[in-house]
Amino acid sequence: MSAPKSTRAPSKPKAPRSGAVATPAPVATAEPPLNTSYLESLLGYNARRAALAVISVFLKRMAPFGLKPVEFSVLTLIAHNPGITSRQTCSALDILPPNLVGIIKSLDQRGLIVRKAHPTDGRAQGLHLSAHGRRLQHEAQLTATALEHDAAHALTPGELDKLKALLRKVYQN
Amino acid sequence: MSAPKSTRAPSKPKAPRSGAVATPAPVATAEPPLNTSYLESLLGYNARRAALAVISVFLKRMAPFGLKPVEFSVLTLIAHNPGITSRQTCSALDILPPNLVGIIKSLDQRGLIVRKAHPTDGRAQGLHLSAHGRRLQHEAQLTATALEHDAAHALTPGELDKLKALLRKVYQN
DNA sequence: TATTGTTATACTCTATAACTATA
DNA sequence: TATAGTTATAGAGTATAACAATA
Repeated sequence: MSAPKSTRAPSKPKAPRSGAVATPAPVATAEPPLNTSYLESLLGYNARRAALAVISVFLKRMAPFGLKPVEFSVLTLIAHNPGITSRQTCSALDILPPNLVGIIKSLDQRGLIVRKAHPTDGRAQGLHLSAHGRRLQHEAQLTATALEHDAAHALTPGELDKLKALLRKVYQN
Repeated sequence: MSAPKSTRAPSKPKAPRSGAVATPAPVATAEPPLNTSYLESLLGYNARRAALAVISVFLKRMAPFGLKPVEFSVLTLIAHNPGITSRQTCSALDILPPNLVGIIKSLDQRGLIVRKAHPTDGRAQGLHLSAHGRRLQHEAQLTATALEHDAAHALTPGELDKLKALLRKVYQN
């Protein structure tokens, strides 16, 4: 689905008529309220809309670090698993190998990661963070953690935890 | 993120050694278990993975109808709101107008919808389902509803309802 | 002047096939 | 023969600018 993100429709509030102090019923000023109730009863629809909303916040807050969601995921996975291979990264994040190549190349060229020869497998290469990458990942992780409560401001901490647990049950196993 | 979907890695079970009846510890047969705990603590990561998992099931089950998620959403929105305009559809589903054009054109060419002149606005056109579109949408909606419990088989009905309510709180308002 | 529907277009994301070098 | 990393490329999804017709 498409999300206009930053460019939001202003949805003109349309000022109340002259003398009317309190307009009891908006009559039918602009739009007949669309019926979206069935779509909103579907898990897929809700999951997609929610994911896009959260990712939209993520993109804004992570822009200063120059990290998009997948780049942050890769960097964080390497941070927590030094020496991880590209294949393992692909499996863990559900990325196809050809699509990871460009991401790894970019992170390498930015000096955030270093590729070392794998100790036992000559075909593979272990991925590690550079000192710079370590600093950036640390800051980005703090931001990602803080961003949570921003993106889910309508939820209590307990609801947020419950939501994440339920989401994991959907895609794990 | 990318999801290999149908083409899953077999992740070789690697048969136990010859005479060993019960191997107590798998020693270190294949992979050192990756640490993904931090990523799994993030709402955005979980929402994205869950959404992709559900959409993957949706794609398979809806393939017989030739409907992708957005096409189903548009068709369903028109079914529940006869005479809706393209603009209203874009707003409701967060689709950009230029991207809806091709979807509407495709549904029209397949004979699923008809475009009628708008009663009051000469620029707009009301969208309606054809008889064929009505039948297809009805069957597709039944499938979409049934698919829910398939995609969320790890959840109880109560958990599924709770999950959808929490997701709506994330993206609405 | 603003809005609806549209074209053209660019950029990103996702997916498949095939190559190389190692195992 | 199979696997890790890679290249090339095709296809889908998403985004902006600009236009004609109408309000």
